[in-house]
Amino acid sequence: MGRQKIQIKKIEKKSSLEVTFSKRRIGLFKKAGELCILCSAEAAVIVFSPGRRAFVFGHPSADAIIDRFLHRETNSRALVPAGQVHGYVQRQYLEALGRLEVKREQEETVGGDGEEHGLNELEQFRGSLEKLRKKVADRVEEMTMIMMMESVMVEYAAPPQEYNSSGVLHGHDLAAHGIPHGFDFGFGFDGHLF
Amino acid sequence: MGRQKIQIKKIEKKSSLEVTFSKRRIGLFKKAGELCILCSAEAAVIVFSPGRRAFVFGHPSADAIIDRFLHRETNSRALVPAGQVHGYVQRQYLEALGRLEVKREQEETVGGDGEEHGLNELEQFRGSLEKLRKKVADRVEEMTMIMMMESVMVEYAAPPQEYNSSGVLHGHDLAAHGIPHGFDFGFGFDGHLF
DNA sequence: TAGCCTATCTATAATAG
DNA sequence: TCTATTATAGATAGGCT
Repeated sequence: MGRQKIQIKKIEKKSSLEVTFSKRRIGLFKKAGELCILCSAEAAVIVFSPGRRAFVFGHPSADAIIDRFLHRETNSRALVPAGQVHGYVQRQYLEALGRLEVKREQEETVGGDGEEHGLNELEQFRGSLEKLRKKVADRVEEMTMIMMMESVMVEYAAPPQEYNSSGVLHGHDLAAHGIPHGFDFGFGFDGHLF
Repeated sequence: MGRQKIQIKKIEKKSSLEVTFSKRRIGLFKKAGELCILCSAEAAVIVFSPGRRAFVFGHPSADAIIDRFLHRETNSRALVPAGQVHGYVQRQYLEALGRLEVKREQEETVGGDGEEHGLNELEQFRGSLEKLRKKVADRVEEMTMIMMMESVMVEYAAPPQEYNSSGVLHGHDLAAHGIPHGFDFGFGFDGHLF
């Protein structure tokens, strides 16, 4: 699947490792998204980069998936409360999203004709988005994560179970889940990112 | 990556959906495993089939990854539940992505040009971005949404923080969660995993 | 500065209908 | 299983902190 066949073992060359991580991470999330759409499945993917940054994909929200997983919730869907998103902002977002998709389509099919100025504007904006994203990423915890231990691939036989009928997910709390954890990381926004 | 090009939208034929789900789920786990090995990354993947079954991949253990992820949320002081907003927007994005695929397909078969329409859309898009950029001033959730517009990948933020100096992470036993499980090695890595 | 991530192009290995 | 389509290795460049 590339210029050359590779062995599945740790990439030693650092630069190659970083590039490969970035590309494969994108590929993995894309696959997860496609699986969700094609099969009406729900999935969450959490990846910690070698640089210790966290990347997450979830459909619907990673939180909903994880919560359901931890609760063995099988009979009800944990929907993301629409009220979580401010109405106006949401509307703006959806409108822009639609246009963004239209734009992407044009970029791919038309190419740069008499739209040079427009493309530049778009690129500039996308560049600023990337900066913002990096800003957020910068807040990722500094902890050093341990060695690769044992890989586990398990199919869980999900037993039917009741679930909070409100459909609203509460903040995740390890103690509440009864999950043992031997370390304390301290993830989270501090409320003053920007 | 198959005999026929397919559009990313829900598969209606039940039998096809099941086969596709099974194959793609395996493929997704395999990709996740390869990413971990190749890049010394750590990842967890949780998938709920349309039939409500849960499939999980984790390296090192899904539990370790999930713990890490959840802890971020537990300590979150964000004004808006970041994860849920991400999830919501992400879902919107995926749905839009699905529609886009359908649209592309339609345009390919019809062969319309829509150049005038395109320029108009571009202008609207730029206007929308301007509005959003102004609104983005100090709202974390807005930025999150805008960031999400750019990609399905979310990079979660977390402040630098100390953690247990033991530096040793113990794999969390699934049994400790009271989670029943059976092993599913739908694929392998030449006899030994890692 | 060094570290980490992303973008893009081409040839080709891997995959999915 | 077969093979057309897709994902990605490799190379290189660039960006931000």
